[in-house]
Amino acid sequence: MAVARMDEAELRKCITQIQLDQSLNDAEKAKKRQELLSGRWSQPAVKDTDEAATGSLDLTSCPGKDAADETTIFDETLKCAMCMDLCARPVTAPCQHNFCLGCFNKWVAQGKKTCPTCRHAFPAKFASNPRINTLLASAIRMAKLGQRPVNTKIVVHINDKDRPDEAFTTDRAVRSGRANAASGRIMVTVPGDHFGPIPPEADPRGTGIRVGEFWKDRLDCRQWGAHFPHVAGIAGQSGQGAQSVVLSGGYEDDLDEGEWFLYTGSGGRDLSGNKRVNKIQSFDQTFDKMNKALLISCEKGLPVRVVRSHKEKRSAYAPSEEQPVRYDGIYRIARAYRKPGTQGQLVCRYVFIRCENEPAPWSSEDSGDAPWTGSLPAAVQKEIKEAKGKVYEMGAKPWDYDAEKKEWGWARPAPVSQKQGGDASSSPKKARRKANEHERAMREFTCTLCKGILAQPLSTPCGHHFCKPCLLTNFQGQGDIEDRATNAGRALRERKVVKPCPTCKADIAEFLQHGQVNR
DNA sequence: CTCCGATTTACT
DNA sequence: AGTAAATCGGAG
Repeated sequence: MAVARMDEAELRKCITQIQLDQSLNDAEKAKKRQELLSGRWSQPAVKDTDEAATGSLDLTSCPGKDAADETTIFDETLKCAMCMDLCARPVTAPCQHNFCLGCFNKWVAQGKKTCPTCRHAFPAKFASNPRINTLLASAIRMAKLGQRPVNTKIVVHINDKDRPDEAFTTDRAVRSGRANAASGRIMVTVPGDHFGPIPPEADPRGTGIRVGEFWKDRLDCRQWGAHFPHVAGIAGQSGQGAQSVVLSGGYEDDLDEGEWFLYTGSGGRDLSGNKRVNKIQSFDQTFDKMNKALLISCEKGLPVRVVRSHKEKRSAYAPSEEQPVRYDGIYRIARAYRKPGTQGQLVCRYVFIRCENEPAPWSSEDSGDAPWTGSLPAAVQKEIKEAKGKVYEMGAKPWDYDAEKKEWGWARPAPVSQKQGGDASSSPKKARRKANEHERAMREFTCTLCKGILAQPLSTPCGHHFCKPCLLTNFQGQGDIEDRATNAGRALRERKVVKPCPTCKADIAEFLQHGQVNR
């Protein structure tokens, strides 16, 4: 079962918080708020009544909008003790004090190791790898929205009965209490090669996959269509492009700055002996397979869905363990190139830049991404100098920013799917089998020359089927023997005309002379 | 914590 | 048909 969406959970907490605030005294309020902001808040004791489960929440009528309540939520706990401003990309220290990620990193870089508020020492692990408190970021966003004097209406959907059943077909799945890998139903109706966001109309809940939605593992993520492969980090086809990637921290020199990151291609690693750990880069990566797919997405300026896993250990933008696999929105690939990796072999590198309408889970702003202006980040420029060979740049941009609407979207039509769409009512296996059967039947009974149903079917010795009239028309005007006597004025022996099968090019001249209609 | 077998899918 | 894939969970 999928974990409830982050924004739902957050909203419920915020709503509950605001409701509680009205019945609490100041000391209790402060305590509750601290719990909320530190991310240790236990499940609110709100009943899942139908109205609470699926309904709309009008924030204009929310108490958070009142001036008195604004002061309670915009108090110093939301402010960074280093810059005294509202936290941007907030991190929460184990001592429960909050800072901007940038301020905190500067503080640590200056060699300071204690909290400016309470003087407690920061644990080394936290100092070296702070992780953004997305709950607090969301609370700040919500507070800002509540402050806004417009009729912002947010639809809240919590409907557990819509969640998929888990499927168990192997002993292992039963033993572990987990669905087999990828055996769960695909809940969305998009095909595997769908580019761009998962829209509301493809989602049985009617919401679409929203930024901040999270799942307990890759299998659940797959069921909701954000990223289909259950192990692989890149979803794509070498002929079409890549639809999605997962950031999981598998590559040492990957760099994650939230709105942009550097991603490494796949392959070139020694996987012999079932080594899934201690993988070593043993040969150069090339722009083929999935790496080619990413390159196409770069060159075509296609949107790529990005999913972050909590296993991404070195990134402040990785989700917490409570949100193991999180959807972070749409990115495009600004550059693609190869450069020497940590072990010397060439690796394919991609510069991802966010282009999403919804605010990032780590953002304290309530808006999505502005179009990227100016130059690439310094770290990217530095790395591109080490690039070997061609540096590919983002080309045509079917997914682009509409300056009038002030939002990202399809400026030109999305690529057409080459696959059968997901089917919310049947298993992917069944759907595929059905698709394959259909495809095979179509091949059996369709003439590739006229694209229609076979009329007077002829089956060639090489096993291909055509309408008799189509095939005869195809070789019209060609005799069976080529008279080459006039060729260049020299006397040449006559030669049998080769008549290649339109499908496989095998010579079917002999067959055409004595062809029979296939009943 | 590390190691490792089981597992399933989709690409080629 | 072969096999790579940025996983998962159990064992030590």
